[in-house]
Amino acid sequence: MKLTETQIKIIEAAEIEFAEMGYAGASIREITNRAGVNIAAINYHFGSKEALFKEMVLYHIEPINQVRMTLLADALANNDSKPLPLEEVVDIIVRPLLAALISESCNDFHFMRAMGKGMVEERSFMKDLQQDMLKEIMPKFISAISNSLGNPQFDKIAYGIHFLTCCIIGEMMQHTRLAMVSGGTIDLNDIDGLVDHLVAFISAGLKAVSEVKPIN
Amino acid sequence: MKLTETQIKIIEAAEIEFAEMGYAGASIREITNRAGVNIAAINYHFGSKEALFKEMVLYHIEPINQVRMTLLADALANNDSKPLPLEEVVDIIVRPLLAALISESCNDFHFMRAMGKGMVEERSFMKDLQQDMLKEIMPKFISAISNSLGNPQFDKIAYGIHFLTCCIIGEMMQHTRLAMVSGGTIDLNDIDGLVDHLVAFISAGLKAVSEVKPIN
DNA sequence: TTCATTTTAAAACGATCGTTTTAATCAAAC
DNA sequence: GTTTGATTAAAACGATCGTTTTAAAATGAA
Repeated sequence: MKLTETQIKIIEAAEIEFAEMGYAGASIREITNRAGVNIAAINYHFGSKEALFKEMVLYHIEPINQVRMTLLADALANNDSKPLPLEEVVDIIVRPLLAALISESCNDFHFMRAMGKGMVEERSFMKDLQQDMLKEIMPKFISAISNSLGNPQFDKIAYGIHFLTCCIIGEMMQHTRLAMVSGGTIDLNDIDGLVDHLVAFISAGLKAVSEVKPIN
Repeated sequence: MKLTETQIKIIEAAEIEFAEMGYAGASIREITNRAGVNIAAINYHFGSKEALFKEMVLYHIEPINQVRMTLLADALANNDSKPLPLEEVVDIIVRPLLAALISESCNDFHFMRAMGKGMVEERSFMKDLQQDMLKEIMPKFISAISNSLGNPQFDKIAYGIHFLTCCIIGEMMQHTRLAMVSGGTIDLNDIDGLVDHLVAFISAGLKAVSEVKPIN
């Protein structure tokens, strides 16, 4: 979907409001006031609050997913389609996402928090949106991760993907906790530092999960 | 705070509503209808919606934190106060929480989801509540983890605690994803399986983070 | 029974919600 | 200049929100 200037202006205001209030708590009036447009503009330009949220997410995520897929395809091609080191796969999942989200809005990480919060509100349209976002890339990355881990039992992959998702969504929603728990030591805009540590955490976690002994 | 029968009845109804709608999205009328009490009962018995949420959280969390502190103190005492294996510390953080939350309400994990969702909504009273919950146990467990890791640089601890928290809150909010990503293979009520894998994931992640090379 | 207190009930409070309607304004094509 | 279509503006829609008020009912002590 091609967006007009007004639509982008509204989306940028919406990011702030959704980030701070969540989807349910966000106010159409607050968004339109911030964007400097009339209350009716959201319904005129998007159709509804739901549709606005959806467009906001896709506007950011689609280019990120394109980058992810290209990087994965290139990495596999350069490796004769053999399994990649796990860290490389996880890096391709994490880095384009956080790099885009942290760099493009320098302060407060609005879209990142907005999307994270929306995703966990469990509305039915959010589930559909999540499906839309992930259906293209999910199978490719699950397959790459499974190969990198030596194709363990599928429940190990399931646990791992679940925890990996918790980490990424949690980081997006609660990025600012880093400043709190570090007493201000960690720079919230240090993408490389964040990604390096997050990739290390997730990769080691995935390997450990794949090696947990079955109980029976 | 000692709770009356009516208050507990309201709390149990509130868990369902908060779990499904989040704090902002939850309706006082829906909660009181479900509890079979009058609309005014929440303000009469608790004072406000905020106070209800607070009591709901403390009602569940305080006993869990007591168990955690006892287990940690006992483990340290049995180990001559030497550093514990990391897995043991993480297990004490995770297992009492998930065991209590999954066992006591067999279906849909209402309180778990309610608290997880509330915690990420970033209202100011939520931050105060989080402080209340954690101020007693946080320093003890951070210290134990740091010792188990051989006291690395503090920013490694900060990254680790942040990711650990993302995993635990994420698991609480999004527990049902396990059923989805596993295609129904994983039993959502299998606490031991969940905790075993989550502890392995977090512990390995923490170790890996503590070993990430500084850039400079 | 009487009285004081606690708890419930019903109704209304003011505020805000997302959306729709109606009319005015603008832009470009003819 | 006129007309057509797209966009903006202002106002109102019905609904729901958390909370408060007022009064009735229940409870227990004297």
